[in-house]
Amino acid sequence: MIDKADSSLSRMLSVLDLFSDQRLHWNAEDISEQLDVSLPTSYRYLKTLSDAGILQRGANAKFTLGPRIIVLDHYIRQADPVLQCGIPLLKELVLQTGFDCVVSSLRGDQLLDTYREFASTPANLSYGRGRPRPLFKGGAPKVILAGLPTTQLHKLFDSHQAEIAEAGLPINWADFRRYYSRIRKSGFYFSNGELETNLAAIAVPLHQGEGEVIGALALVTSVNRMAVIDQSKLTPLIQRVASEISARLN
Amino acid sequence: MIDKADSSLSRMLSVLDLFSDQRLHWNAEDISEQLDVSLPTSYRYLKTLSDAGILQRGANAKFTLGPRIIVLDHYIRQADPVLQCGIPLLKELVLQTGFDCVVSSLRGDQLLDTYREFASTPANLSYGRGRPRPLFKGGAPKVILAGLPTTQLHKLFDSHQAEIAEAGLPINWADFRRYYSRIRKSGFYFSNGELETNLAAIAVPLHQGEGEVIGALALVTSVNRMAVIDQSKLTPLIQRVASEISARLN
DNA sequence: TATTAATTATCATAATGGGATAAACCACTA
DNA sequence: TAGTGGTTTATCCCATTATGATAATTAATA
Repeated sequence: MIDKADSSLSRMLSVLDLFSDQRLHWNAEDISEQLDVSLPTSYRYLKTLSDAGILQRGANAKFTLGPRIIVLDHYIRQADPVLQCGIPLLKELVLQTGFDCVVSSLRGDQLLDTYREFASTPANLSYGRGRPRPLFKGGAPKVILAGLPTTQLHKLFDSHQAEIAEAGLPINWADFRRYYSRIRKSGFYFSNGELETNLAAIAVPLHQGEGEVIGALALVTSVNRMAVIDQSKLTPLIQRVASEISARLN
Repeated sequence: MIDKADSSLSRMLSVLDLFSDQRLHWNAEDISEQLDVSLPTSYRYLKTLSDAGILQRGANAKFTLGPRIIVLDHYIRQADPVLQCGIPLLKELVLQTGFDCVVSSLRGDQLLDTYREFASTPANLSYGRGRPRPLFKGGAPKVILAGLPTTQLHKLFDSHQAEIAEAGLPINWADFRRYYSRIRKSGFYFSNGELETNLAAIAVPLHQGEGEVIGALALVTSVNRMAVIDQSKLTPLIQRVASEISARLN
């Protein structure tokens, strides 16, 4: 049961919490149980959300995520400066390297991939845009956090103690900060089996002009294929693309 | 000003109506004006929506669409059977023809593109997944509507009189129905400058197995390039892909 | 057409969302 | 470090309305 709702408004929105890649179809009765509201209220929520296009009625009295989601994501993509100007560069990079190229960014305190250029047609769609990521594991989050203003990094540090410990990162602020400071200075992060045991990646930050970090670019491949790569040759390739994208962001 | 809100819940959701590809950044004050609510209420809405990840705080006290949108869209994509099994076939079709290939589907009464395989790197991102489409113009909507059960088609007919007239379609039910019936029988629809004056497309329906229509597949190119194409050769190509996808949906 | 399930309407009441005001916060700057 | 502007949240009471129980309606199916 979900009960972090402190108001009608957030309670209605918590309907969305039920939907996941595990389960995309819910009926009114299940929702009323999960949210601990009456059946009419459950229907009211579903109607309101469906009218807004956030949900949609499906077959067998089930409700599922609605078209509004898709349209809104389209807006976000259209407005994303990195996607606007970076995709051709990423395609080129993929051709050069044969590795997948992933764009990630920190939105709120959610880190997720916003684009993936596949080297070959993927077997499934679990990767790609919209895939959520842990904040403290893997190349992309590390170079992104490394580029944050100290204030913001400190906030994340305070609010994610458990995850930080679990990721094996320093649990005192000074060391934690130093850890990321080192990454920032080196300008890239090489991750080997950190997020998934058989995947390796090299990640670099994406800057807005000369300023703040707005995301990360990563080349991803298997640990095995990465093992035979001369990283001193690979790193400049991706760094050049990153700085080229930054330049195009005017 | 927007005022179709009949409850707190829908009023809060109507905040989303403000966001479009034209404008993705709103501050609390503008929203309070647009929705005709007090400033604290505006902040309440924004806080609730932001906590749910549907919105996110941005720079300069602006709010924008949040990461939750992207993640939810990811769920939808992952669960979409056409995308699951169809993408390799679409890539192949694009290689064969040199035309863009577009997947569209009807969700609720919103028709939109859910995937586009580009023949070449596009100049902008206005096309592609999430692009909304008129219901009565262009190839994709026509083959989709043509495949709907009569009941559903009648509902659309009743609720979209104005659009139907504006699109130049029959405004009486019998003729309207006959119009789509003819399209269904022919199995494809050729659109020439119907949606955009310089674009032509050939669209075929996508069926769930042998049953209901779940979307459309279209090959899109310029009117000029289409003019020199032998349609009797092109049509079987896309039809074969459509039926192959249907077959894979078991 | 009959039967069941799904969805909406009704209505009284408790709950809470709303506005006005004040307080707190935050990022800058001097 | 303190001050200043704008931004955001608390507080409060009142009016609005969201809610649950029940009934009525609609849709789906046989």
